[in-house]
Amino acid sequence: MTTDASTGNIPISVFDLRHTFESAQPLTFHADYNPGSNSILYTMGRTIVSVGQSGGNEKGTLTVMSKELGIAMRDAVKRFRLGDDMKRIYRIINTDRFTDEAIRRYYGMRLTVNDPWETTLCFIISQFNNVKRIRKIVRALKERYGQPIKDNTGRTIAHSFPESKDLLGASVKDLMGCGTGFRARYVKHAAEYCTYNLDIYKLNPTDYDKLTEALMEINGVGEKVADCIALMGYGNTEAFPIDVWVKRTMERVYFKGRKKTPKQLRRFADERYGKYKGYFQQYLFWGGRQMDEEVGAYA
DNA sequence: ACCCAGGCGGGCG
DNA sequence: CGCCCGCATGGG
Repeated sequence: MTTDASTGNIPISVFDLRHTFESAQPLTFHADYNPGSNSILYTMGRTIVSVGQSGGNEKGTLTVMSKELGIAMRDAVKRFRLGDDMKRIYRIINTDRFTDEAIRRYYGMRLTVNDPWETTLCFIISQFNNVKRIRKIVRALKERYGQPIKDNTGRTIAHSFPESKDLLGASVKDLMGCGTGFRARYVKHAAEYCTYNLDIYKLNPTDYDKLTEALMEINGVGEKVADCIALMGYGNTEAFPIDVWVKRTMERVYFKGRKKTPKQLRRFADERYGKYKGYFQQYLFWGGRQMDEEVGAYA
């Protein structure tokens, strides 16, 4: 962190920075986590922000450090959903042994609300891919197409997340050079479409149907990716992204291993959790993935 | 070698 | 609507 950054504190309750960071959300794909200080370093536009947790998960403190402290503080409140009453959300989604155990293990794990364009790009990259490689690709895109961020001595210490216009000059071949693979043409289209045709920042976060419909006009954004963007880019917890882990875990835990269609799984979640199903999904996804071999014990 | 990964677009019936 | 296929790449 540069020396002229200032620091602010925010009280937190039922919050775990490590679980939040590790649970494969957009921050995970480009930020750095320092386990020694339980803090993460990420870019917010061209500003570097450090957020650290101290004092425990039940009651603790979030320390924000940035040159643009006011903006970074407001951003952190939104990004980490500090207004959410987690005890109330837990009461709503904790309807069975599996979710109870996932909440116990990942107590304080929050959904995050990230920049809509960053979230779109991250989840286009995510399709038919794994977390480790998503992270690698996103970092390559930042380094090649993001703006260099310099410290006081003029040394480049980070790169901003590339805006859509920053990617306009990149050919499909260039993008494949960053490891995007067959998704390169999706990235190219998304960059063009979101620069010239769609102002992604003007979409209404609370209108789930219109929001996802608009997002799916982008090549490479289907139902699942649109749900991820709605949830983690716009904070719409009605969204219920169904990936291989959510599907697998739900079939095991709630349907005796029988195959179910996404439509059936979505209805199940909607009936039980309504507008909180996005939060249920995050515990289902991360719990199911981490607890893989043990999932059967909670069926 | 083989299988899988926070799926999607396109073609077909 | 549903089903099936190909798709780039790297790690287990």
